[in-house]
Amino acid sequence: MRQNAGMLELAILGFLYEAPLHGYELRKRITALTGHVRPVAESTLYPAIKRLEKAGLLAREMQPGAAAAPRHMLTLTTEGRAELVRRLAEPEQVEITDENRWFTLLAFLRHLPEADRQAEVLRRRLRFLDEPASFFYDGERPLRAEELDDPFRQGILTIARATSAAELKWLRTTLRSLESPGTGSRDVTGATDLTAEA
Amino acid sequence: MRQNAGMLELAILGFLYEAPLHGYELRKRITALTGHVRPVAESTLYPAIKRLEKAGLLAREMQPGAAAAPRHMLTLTTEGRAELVRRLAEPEQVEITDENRWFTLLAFLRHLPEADRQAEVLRRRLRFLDEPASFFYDGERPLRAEELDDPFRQGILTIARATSAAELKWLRTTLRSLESPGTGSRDVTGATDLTAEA
DNA sequence: TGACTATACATCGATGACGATGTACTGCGG
DNA sequence: CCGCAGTACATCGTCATCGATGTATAGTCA
Repeated sequence: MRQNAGMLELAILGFLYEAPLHGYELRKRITALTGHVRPVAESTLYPAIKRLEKAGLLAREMQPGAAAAPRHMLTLTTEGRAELVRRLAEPEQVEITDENRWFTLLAFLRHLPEADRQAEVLRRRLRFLDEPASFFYDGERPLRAEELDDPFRQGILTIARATSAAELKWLRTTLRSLESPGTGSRDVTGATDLTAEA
Repeated sequence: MRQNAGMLELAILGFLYEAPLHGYELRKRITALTGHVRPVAESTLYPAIKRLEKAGLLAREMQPGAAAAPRHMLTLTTEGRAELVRRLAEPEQVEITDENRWFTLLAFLRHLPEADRQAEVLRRRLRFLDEPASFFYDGERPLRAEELDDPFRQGILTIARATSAAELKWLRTTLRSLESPGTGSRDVTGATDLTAEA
């Protein structure tokens, strides 16, 4: 799996897991999810759909155009559904470390059955955040914001520290609630919500 | 400029602006800067160096191997130095919105001469963060963390909100100090620090 | 009617990033 | 002396992404 190969495909699989959609609607949802940070070109989406279809992960059904041109309704196959679960349960390391990827994964983690498997993924992120890492070093030693005289580099460390603190807090409380049975999150969405249209 | 084309090249230009380096050392510095989030493959770095050389932005000077194999000392040309400044002053929109890109830009923003040009870049980020944007919507309306019942999606919004708050605070104080003359940051590094070797 | 916008999908060429693999030299431990 | 790790650079084929461009339909406003 190429480093970049995952993010878009994961989003496609994730959204289609919730409901069958056509490409244009899919694009709008992906744009809403991550578009403000990184827009997705149409010329990236349609080939990606084709790729997933070729791999047998989704099926296409022609429909006469309700609003305009004819649509291809996209539905996940059984293998597609299994593939999403697999990608959620065993993410690449870069999907743990890169915040963009990690957020995309989080957006669909509810579709991973069983609270302990969800918790295991959160624990991987927790382990990553617990490692002492900086953007700037004095030899081996990570530098703290206070030790820099560059205000912009100070900013990087200040912001990263605040993000990390907020995320660690959220991770710990969420892990606690996942570990106490009964209150854990179940997937109440997938295949139930068929209100694809606006 | 392709969406991905900037990040690595900016880092190369940025580090070489500070001191001439050879590829291997460059790689170690880039890995220290962003490697914990997104590792850089050697097979990506060397072609990138070649690209920049071909574009006349850097020059290569052969040196007998100090530690091992012979090195290519890399130095920014005058055009290379100008190009870094240009990329810092007029970043693509995705370099403002994508945190990875933004951090890379911030790491070298000190090399942009004149405090008001630095401030103008920070203001672009400020404007982006001030726009009400979410990852999840009810039609047009951005949803708040409290409105979601998915704990993972709640996490995304919680973390993003904390990051945004910390960054806004830092942006505002830094902008204030850039606007009050005398206390503004000058570039005290570029071309002065020639201690490239460990 | 004609211009324009939104919907909906598609292809093409260019290119940057990737993993795999190769080369070659130095220094160290066993 | 041999193997291994670290240093240092390079190429190759694959592939995901991109911008540009094209096609077609439906609805809106002048």
